[in-house]
Amino acid sequence: MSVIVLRANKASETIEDKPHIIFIAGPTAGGKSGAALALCERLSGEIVNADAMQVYRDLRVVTARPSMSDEARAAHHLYGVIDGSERCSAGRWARMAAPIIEAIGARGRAAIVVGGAGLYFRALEEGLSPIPEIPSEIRAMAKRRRDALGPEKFRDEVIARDDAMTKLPAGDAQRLIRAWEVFEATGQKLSEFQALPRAPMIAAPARRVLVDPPREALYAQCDARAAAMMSSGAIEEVARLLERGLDKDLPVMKALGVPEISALLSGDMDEAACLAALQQATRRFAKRQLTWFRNQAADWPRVENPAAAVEYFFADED
RNA sequence: GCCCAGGUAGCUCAGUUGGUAGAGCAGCGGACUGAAAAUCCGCGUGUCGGUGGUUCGAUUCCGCCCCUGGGCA
Repeated sequence: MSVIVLRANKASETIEDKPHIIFIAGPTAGGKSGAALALCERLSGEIVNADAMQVYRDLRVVTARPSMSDEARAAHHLYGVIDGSERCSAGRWARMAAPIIEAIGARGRAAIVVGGAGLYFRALEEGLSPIPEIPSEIRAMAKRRRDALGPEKFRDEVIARDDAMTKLPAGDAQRLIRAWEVFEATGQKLSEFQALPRAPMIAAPARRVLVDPPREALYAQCDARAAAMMSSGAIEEVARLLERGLDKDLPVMKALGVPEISALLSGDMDEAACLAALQQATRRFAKRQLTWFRNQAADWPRVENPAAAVEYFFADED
């Protein structure tokens, strides 16, 4: 009978017989969650969400959050923990995730961090620049300022405060607003903060694997998932969210499916058009993720499917 | 079978009075430090249905063939 040994661990078998921190990343609809659950059961681990939208309480169907029964099979962290009226961010997420990962390790279990937000994994591994919390009123000011000046003049104003921002095109409202608000709130340039050293937020390096399916198969899965959502409560879920009358700028309002189903509910789209729009939005998102992982996570080991992601961490010793 | 109208990018189409072609949508590539399911930047990807002919040169003009739609029988 063969003994199961962690392949990636062979060099340090005497110190530990299993990894404490595992990262599973990959594009949407690629089967990450299932892989995480399977791995979790084999390693006796706990799952930590690294998805930007699954953190919001209001969205379960539309974000393809693990089902109640999946959640019952293993400990799940950071799913549905933030109210839709609030904003999460890479920093806020990482500050929540880091202590959870540490506590899981302290219990002698494996923390399996799974999600599609490459930036979140990076925040954990490399840390973020030490920038103070910016009050939301300042961001609102930045937004108003941009509306008043127009994109070009607003960009000029940002560059006058931080000349490193010439790299940003006038259309990139989000990053220009970020630079403006940081200067406004702190009197210091964003680029100066970004030049400061960063510290990893996790103590030990993670074992990483990227689920990277062939594009055609991934797109088919995106289409299938979107269709399944529409017939399993997505419309009702979005209707409930809309009833809250939340600010359109909130992240939760930008989740895939929210704009499309809103258009359906308001009569601007019929059901077929809504589904087609959701499928297309999902495919485009997956494509952006593929680009990110291809270029920003080039050194991550890749596997083509969820099953291989699980097997990646094991090897039979003859 | 005959008569029309069409066959040009993945789709819907424009165009070239003969000098190997361009829009929209779709798609593809790229950037990425607290909104990342976000935000932004870039790129036509093509046997112009096939085959002969005329021509220095044919996607364009002519012949024949094939395919699609409509009409007449």
